[in-house]
Amino acid sequence: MVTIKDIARAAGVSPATVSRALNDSPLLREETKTRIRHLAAELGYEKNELARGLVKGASGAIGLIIPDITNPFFADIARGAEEVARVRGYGVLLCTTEGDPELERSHLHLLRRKRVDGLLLTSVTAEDPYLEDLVRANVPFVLVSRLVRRLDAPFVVGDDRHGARLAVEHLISIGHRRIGFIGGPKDVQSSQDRMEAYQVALAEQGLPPRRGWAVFASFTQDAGREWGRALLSRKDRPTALFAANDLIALGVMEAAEEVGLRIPEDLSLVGYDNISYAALPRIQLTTVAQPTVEMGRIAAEYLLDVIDGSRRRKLRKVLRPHLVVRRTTAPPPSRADTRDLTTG
Amino acid sequence: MVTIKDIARAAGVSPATVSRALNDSPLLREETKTRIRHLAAELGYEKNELARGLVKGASGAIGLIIPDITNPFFADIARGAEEVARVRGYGVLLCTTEGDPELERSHLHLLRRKRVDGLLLTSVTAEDPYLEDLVRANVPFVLVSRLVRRLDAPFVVGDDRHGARLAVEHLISIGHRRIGFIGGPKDVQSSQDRMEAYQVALAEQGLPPRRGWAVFASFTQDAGREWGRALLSRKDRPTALFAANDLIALGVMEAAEEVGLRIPEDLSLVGYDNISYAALPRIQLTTVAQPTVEMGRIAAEYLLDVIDGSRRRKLRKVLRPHLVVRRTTAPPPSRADTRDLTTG
DNA sequence: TTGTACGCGTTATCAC
DNA sequence: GTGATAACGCGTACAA
Repeated sequence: MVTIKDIARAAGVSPATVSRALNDSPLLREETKTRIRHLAAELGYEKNELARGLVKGASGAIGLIIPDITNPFFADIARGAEEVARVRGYGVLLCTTEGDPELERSHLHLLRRKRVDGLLLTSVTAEDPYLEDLVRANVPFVLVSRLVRRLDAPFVVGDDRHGARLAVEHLISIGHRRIGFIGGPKDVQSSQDRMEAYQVALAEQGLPPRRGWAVFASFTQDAGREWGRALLSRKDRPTALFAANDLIALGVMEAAEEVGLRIPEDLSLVGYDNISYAALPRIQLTTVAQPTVEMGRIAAEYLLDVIDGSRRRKLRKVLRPHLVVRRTTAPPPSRADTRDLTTG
Repeated sequence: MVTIKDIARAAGVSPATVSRALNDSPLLREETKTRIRHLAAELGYEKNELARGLVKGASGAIGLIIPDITNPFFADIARGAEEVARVRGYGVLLCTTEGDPELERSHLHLLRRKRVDGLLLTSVTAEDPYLEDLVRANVPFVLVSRLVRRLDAPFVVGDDRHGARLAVEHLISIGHRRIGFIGGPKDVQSSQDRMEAYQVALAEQGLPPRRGWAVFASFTQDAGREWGRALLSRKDRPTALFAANDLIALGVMEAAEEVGLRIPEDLSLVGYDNISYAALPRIQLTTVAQPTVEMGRIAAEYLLDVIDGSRRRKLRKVLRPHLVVRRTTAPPPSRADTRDLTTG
């Protein structure tokens, strides 16, 4: 590999001058700058960011921690983040945790050893124990899509209460009165918020909560299938289900098919997130859309601002979701139909 | 940040000794090694990989270049790659090109500046001009899922001819005689192979190629929809379509719905790759399964072996795909049905 | 078995 | 304007 010393020798100047030329120092005269740059290009010089990082105390890379890149929700975030990192000349180190705190911990160490300049965190559950270490170590980071109440950390999230309300009100507006909810994990903030907003929205319309129609579960298709089966097998089953994310909704689709319920004729279904799955032909899931890619972008943009020292005010971004009505919601079956089905 | 000097001072030894202890040098006595290590842990020491990389000429990271992390096919590869990189202590720098050669080029430069130890390349079309630069620069790399004939580079691919044959033979075995094909880009090797194998498989069964039933397009849902519409609107439309990947197949699903054809009653459909979309409820696409995650794993494993200097023979892995029969294939409609539909 | 001294490629601080 | 020189944190010949 060619170094600035090689260029210096070839140009008949000192390494310092080469460095200045390459960094566009105002101290040099234009003429020498361009001359040296041409020479560098000719020799195929590539700056060594390891060396640069060593002296400047910055690596020019950020870490992105997610549970699973295969989950389209996180892939969207990754995409937004990578996009802005790229245009700002930063690298992004991909770290997947599989939801395992131990893996998260080891990734965090790897990233510190690599001296990443900042972190984008998504897989953070409420009790995540490593966050205080990060603030102690003074590593800039942003929480993406998951909020941690006990900490005063910068974040980008969606307005979960508003989103859940949109879902429930949509169902009510087309005539549903018997609306169930399958939630995410109990210890995740967004999960709690969606549950609460669901209950509030029902209450506002004078619809009493029905015992067993709303459950905490987990953000997976499996959970959706299992709980969907349970809820839909009840004698007094709901005519509509609001799923706390799209994966759960897909599980409910499976359950509905197993139980012999048609969507949307017999059962209306609303998801959350509007991941790529939701728009697929035949799925066509009505869902609450979060600007997921945008969340990744905003988080990365802020993080890099902080790193570059240009930003001061702490990021507290709450993005408004909106409802995307597709083909999994329709008015509930008439009473006759309902009787038919509940006895069947 | 605490350095080995700090530890040396605290331990009353020289920095060199600390370095040796941390790298488990056989020169040191166990006792001092463990003592120093404990001390390092206490002080919260984290090795500076920038400095280490500078002296060793290796960064401890590899680059992963893909067109789009949002595409489940590439997300699968990324997952496999990240998984093995993680256990072997390497970082992976995520680079997405959006299929733009210019972006690919700039990423390649960034990665060289970061002195990555190796590269995983997926978005490489046949004319990719940067590959020779890489071999010239002596950067280890592996081609994943895309083959470049003119170059003698290590690769992991699926056996596309075999896969395509599986698809076509399945369709023939359940009674289809009128089988169309919508391919990927003409300049991609796997695309060409699938097309050829499709034609060979037909010919072997004595089924003559029909003019206009087989087309090169691109690996996107849009392409599937457009070409699907075109092929399915013909008077002499096929009773089955083989799509060169699952995204195309999804587009065909849309087209079929537009045209009023039911799948699989009126039209059988086979995809390729078995991405996560294919297994979704209501999609349930019959498809040729590639071990995509495994491809990422194998590629990374080999790359890191090369980097560590433990591997010599060039990787030329061709993985066997298998057919996953789901619900988009069925025997063709009877002749009466066919007449009905073509006049409708 | 351990310490000394140097170099990895760059930037920054002095001089000139 | 430009050139020495000294860091940055670590690994490693060489010496002890």
